[in-house]
Amino acid sequence: MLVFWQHGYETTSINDLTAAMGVTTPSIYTAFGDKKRLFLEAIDMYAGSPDDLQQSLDQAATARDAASAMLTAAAEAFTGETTPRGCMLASATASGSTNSADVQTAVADVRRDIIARLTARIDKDVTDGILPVITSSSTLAAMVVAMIQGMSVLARDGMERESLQKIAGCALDGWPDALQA
Amino acid sequence: MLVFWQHGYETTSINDLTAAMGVTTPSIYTAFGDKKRLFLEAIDMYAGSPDDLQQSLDQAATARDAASAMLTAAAEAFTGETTPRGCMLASATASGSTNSADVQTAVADVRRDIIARLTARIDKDVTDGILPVITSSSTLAAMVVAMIQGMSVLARDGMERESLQKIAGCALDGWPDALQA
DNA sequence: TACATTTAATAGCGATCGCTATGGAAAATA
DNA sequence: TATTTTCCATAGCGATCGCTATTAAATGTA
Repeated sequence: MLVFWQHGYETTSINDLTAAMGVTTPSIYTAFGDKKRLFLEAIDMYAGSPDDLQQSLDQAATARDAASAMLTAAAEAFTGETTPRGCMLASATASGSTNSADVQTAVADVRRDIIARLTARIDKDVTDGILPVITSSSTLAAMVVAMIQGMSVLARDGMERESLQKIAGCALDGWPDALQA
Repeated sequence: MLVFWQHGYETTSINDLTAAMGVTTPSIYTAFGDKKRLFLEAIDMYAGSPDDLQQSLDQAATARDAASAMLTAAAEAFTGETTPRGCMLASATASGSTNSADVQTAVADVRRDIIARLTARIDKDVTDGILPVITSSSTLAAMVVAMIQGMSVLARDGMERESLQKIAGCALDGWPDALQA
């Protein structure tokens, strides 16, 4: 997972993987089938269970809190000292040949799922009267995810964690004000 | 440029390039030297002259107008019908092997230049009393560029132009209010 | 027309890609 | 201990990578 995270899907060779995993080439193929399935398993491990995301969304006091937590966690994860820079979802399949079109859409599906769940969480706050009804939940959710993916790029460029945190906070300044109870 | 834009730097082969350009392999090497220099020329063509960016920044009435124009132009450029989806800077070198580290930093330098110029433009508005002195110009500028790079990811995922425009507008909602004259 | 010079295309260089067939050592059964 | 079965590493498959040497065609000079 770390090697794919660092160097991307197509630009990681089987040789890179065997060296990092300390196993031989046939072992990988008997265990995972092929490179594509190994990558998809790595993506699953990286993204974590959708249920976990759903749980943290549900447990947040407000949708804004949930979005803030996602942005903060991203800034921290993208600058970890024991992991590659940036977001694996953002960089591993950002580009590629036509052979990897299905892998790219698999990663895109993960993003779409995150946007959909965050959109639903925002809708809940609108229904509960916490956010104004004119709020475009899907726009807000997509903005947050776009922000996270963009932060990945700057993290890869070397931007430090504190700067990313400020950017994340800045992006949330446009969040609609909560209505009075 | 279009092929690199579509498929990325390392994941574009010389064969892809000759097919798209309608020339033979040796022609490319006599004209450009090697694949790396061809890519860097394509990046220059894509990014345009820094002077042009500087000029549009200077001509904008306010830094906010300049940022808004950049975001709007990005949403449009990333969904062009005659060009690949997304931003070439964001996707072409988002990941790669260690051989292409210098190419990745070259692209990163382009981004840093854009952030620096936008930061300076915001500082000008602060100096002119249009924006409050507590404004973190570098944070605002980095937020805008991160937003643009993140929009590239969503554009690649298939998001339509109107949605991207809404996201861009949403990101600007957090921009500090102009002071009264 | 005969020759020299430049231009560009065919063919192929070594290296590496993802992937797999084959052979030999360790573990389990008899 | 003898035999069978399981396991895994070495070696190499065809294809493609970035790149270039060599050869044929086109152009300019005499």
